[in-house]
Amino acid sequence: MKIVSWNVNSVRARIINVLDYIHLEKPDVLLLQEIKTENINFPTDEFKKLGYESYIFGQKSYNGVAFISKIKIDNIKLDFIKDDLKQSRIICGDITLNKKKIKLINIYVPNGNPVNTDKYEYKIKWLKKFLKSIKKTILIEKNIIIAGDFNIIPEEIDVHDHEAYLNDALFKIEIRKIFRELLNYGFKDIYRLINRAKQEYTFWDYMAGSWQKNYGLRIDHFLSSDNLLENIKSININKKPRSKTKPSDHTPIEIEII
DNA sequence: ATGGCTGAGCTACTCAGA
Repeated sequence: MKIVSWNVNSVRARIINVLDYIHLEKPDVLLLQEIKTENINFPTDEFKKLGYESYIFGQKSYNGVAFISKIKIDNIKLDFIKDDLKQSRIICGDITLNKKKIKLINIYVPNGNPVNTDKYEYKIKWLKKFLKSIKKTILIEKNIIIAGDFNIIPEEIDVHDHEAYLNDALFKIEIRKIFRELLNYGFKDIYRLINRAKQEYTFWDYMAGSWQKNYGLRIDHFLSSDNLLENIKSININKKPRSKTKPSDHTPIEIEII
């Protein structure tokens, strides 16, 4: 089974690229972030035509997350944390694979820039609430996948110029510590587990030819709870959608799970 | 050192992204 996470930067502006991607890669479950639309305007019918059901947590203009899936997703939850700003940033649901229940947690973490503002404080608070809620969840759920746009660069290798990002909300020590704490609860960063020294990115800024120069960041992640690791067959950052016309600034990450 | 792109809402321009 193929599960994919993709920050599409507006599902409506990206609809052609997303449909093309689905035709080509045939994901079983697609986790979308930054859909930038209310539920009512989500292109549910276009995905339905391809055999996908939509599970949407949208809002007007900004943010928004969704699952589109060929298989049934049960127990959809939108209140994994109480968001201080009431932004739509987490959708959870359960899938079943070989009689095993797997909880999927699809997240879009606040960006947090500029630092020394309420935006950064919001990110910190948001992440601390998230960790608290994960800590509760692991007591009752064995198989958990957390995926999405974390807006966190885990290590120096995950950014083209790490010195330039030292005081950035994506790379500050305080933020990276929270990511490590999350891993310490019993999760692995699947990409880094499988690719120990590989330098690849999931995001390239639209500006200043970042894509052409490969000035990127690895900020989209798949975390697996430790006892699910034996089921993870592979992970791939698929750069093709980033090279198309009218691309998202993020590209999909794909896992194969058996 | 920033915001050179991009999108939403809207129709002139601001806000947000990373």
